[in-house]
Amino acid sequence: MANFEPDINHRIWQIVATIPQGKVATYGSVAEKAGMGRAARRIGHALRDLPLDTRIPWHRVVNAQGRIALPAGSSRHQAQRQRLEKEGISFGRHERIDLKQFGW
DNA sequence: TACTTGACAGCAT
DNA sequence: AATGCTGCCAAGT
Repeated sequence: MANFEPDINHRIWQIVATIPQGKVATYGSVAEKAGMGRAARRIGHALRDLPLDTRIPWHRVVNAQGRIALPAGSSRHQAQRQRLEKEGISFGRHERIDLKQFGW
């Protein structure tokens, strides 16, 4: 059968929704938990497809280097950073989050 | 239809 | 530490 993405997106969103407040997960770990192996790239697409008013905590997903993947300066980037800091997550040198401390 | 790009990651050099 | 290559998958050109 043909893989319909809406199902995949749902699976991904469900995983993202389980990330505890004050913690962050990486694209790779979300992909793995979703049973998608190394398809980290697919995660980005799923998050991109989220509606603006979603309650899914998409901001808790960062790249493997602990940095926000969105283009610096974009409104989404700023929104993500603001929400993370509001949850107690701090950014260190070079806008990086310490995954040893805040990683899920 | 083929090639490129993109909210990425892991390994080799 | 920095680059390059490969895996993965959808969407744009």
